[in-house]
Amino acid sequence: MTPEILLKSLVDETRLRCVSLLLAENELCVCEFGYALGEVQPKISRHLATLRESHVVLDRRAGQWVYYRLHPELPPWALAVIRALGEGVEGSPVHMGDRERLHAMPDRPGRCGGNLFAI
Amino acid sequence: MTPEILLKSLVDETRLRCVSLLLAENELCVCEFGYALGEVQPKISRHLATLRESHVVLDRRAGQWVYYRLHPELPPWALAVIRALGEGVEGSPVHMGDRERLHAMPDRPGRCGGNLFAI
DNA sequence: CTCATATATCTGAAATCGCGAATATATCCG
DNA sequence: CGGATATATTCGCGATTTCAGATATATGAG
Repeated sequence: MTPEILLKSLVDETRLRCVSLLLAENELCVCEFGYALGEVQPKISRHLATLRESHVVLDRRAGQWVYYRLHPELPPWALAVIRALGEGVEGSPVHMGDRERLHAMPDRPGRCGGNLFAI
Repeated sequence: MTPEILLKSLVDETRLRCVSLLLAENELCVCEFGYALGEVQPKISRHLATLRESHVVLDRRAGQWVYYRLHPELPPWALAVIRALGEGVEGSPVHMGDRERLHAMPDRPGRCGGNLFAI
């Protein structure tokens, strides 16, 4: 992970919206991103792939769903960048709308398998 | 200033190198950036203009020289992003080389006029 | 005014990026 | 197996961005 790679990953608005959601939501599956952002699935999937390839996020398959979260091994400076950007989007209509739509989403998939001890 | 604007400003390597230098150097003129980065003057000037237009840096003319510094009214989250990126570039050969070349630059222009009380 | 230095801007060409649409893969269920 | 749901990938195009090189502007010295 380098600043150049991190910046390239975050400069796209769709990807920044995804990462911004992950600051509050621990982990989300592709369909949740799609519902929250109001974007079609291939578009979300493509951008999440970019974030995955640059190690900004980590993915985990659980049945038919794939969950994404911030990569647990992000260097401290990279996490600091992401958190500061999270402060920067506070109050932004686009990002606030994403949060609201996510929480209003019906039938959000469960997280079985997320915490193995919870079974 | 929004995260989108800040990210667009910093995603270019030349601009990140300039901002990285400004974290340690308070203010620098165009020819100092050019010498440190080993780039031609029009390229430096163009990228500094981008940073100026997005209010990441502030410029000040002093005689024939124009000095650039981090904008003193950057929002705290934006400064936090920039500082965290500064940590991220620590040890990077490119950025370390920029610093060394800057400090080895002969005949660096003075800073008369920088602090009006110093006259 | 004229020259030298420092900086800014303009102009096409090349490279990069994100998009929509179509399609492919994976998993679950019956 | 076959169908339904969820996710991933491919492809060609249009938009954006950056670059090198040429040129324009600004300031100071003489």
